[in-house]
Amino acid sequence: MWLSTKTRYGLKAIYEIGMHEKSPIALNTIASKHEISLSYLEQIIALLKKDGLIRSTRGPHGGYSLAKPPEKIYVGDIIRALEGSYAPTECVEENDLCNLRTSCVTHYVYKKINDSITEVVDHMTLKDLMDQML
Amino acid sequence: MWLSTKTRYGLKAIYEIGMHEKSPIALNTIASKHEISLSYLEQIIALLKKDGLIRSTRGPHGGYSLAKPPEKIYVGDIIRALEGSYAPTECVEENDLCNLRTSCVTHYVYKKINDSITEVVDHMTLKDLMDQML
DNA sequence: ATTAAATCCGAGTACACTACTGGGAATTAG
DNA sequence: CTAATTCCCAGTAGTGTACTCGGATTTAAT
Repeated sequence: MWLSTKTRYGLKAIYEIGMHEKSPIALNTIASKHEISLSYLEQIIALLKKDGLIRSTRGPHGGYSLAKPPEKIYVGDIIRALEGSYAPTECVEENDLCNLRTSCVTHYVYKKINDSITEVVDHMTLKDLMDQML
Repeated sequence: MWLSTKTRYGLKAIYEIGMHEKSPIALNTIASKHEISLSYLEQIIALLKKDGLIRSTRGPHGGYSLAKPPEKIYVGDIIRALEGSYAPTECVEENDLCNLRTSCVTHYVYKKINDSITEVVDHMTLKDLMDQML
């Protein structure tokens, strides 16, 4: 289990925000629905806001809403905002020097894994999740 | 970076074992080549042995060799032996109850990720790594 | 203006897990 | 017998995750 609660809670949260289309949704609602502490959820949601995926309205009847249409929000962006990176090893991290070297056999494995994850998450949007039948 | 040193060192180690085809290779050799402590490497290698990927010869001139031909050793088996599991979340772990439910939207994401990793690692053998040109 | 609902912000903390170190026993080739 | 090697078990420092807590700021409604 290498995805943290940040990502797991955060993904559920942005999904809820997307589904609550008409008006901003308060964190309280999401927190109690998913039994997450409000304080913790605040910290998580801040990561999504920092990366420009959601925007906030303060004061009563405030809350959060999507910053762009759900078909333009990629699951990859969400995970990167929340988790930071999903690279299996440091050596396939974006700005790692090892990327330039081909001398390491195992690097090949990690790169393939990383690429396949990227393929999945960068071709899946929040809208895809919202459109899913349950 | 969600693959532990166990997996990273262990993968390098089994690669070395594979490349040293003629006779068993001593851990000492691998440990000093890759600057890993012998004690730690012993613990890692034990995981590979437990899962029947390598076998050992004790005493002088002893060491480790592959338990089967490298084209029958899948990278997936190696990683599972070392890491335990590469599932992004508990809910896509093999024996998790959530597998049966379809009620969770985010589950869909995790399953896709997990499947794509499986696709990569279960179609790559140790031989593929050994055959790679450097 | 006051109140209350909400976001925003920063500090602190318990626990689990990773990445080791160390000591010593068992096996076996020469 | 000796030395090289695997095997086995116990401990431990440090890191990171998953939170809790307290309070400041903004703003709609009365």
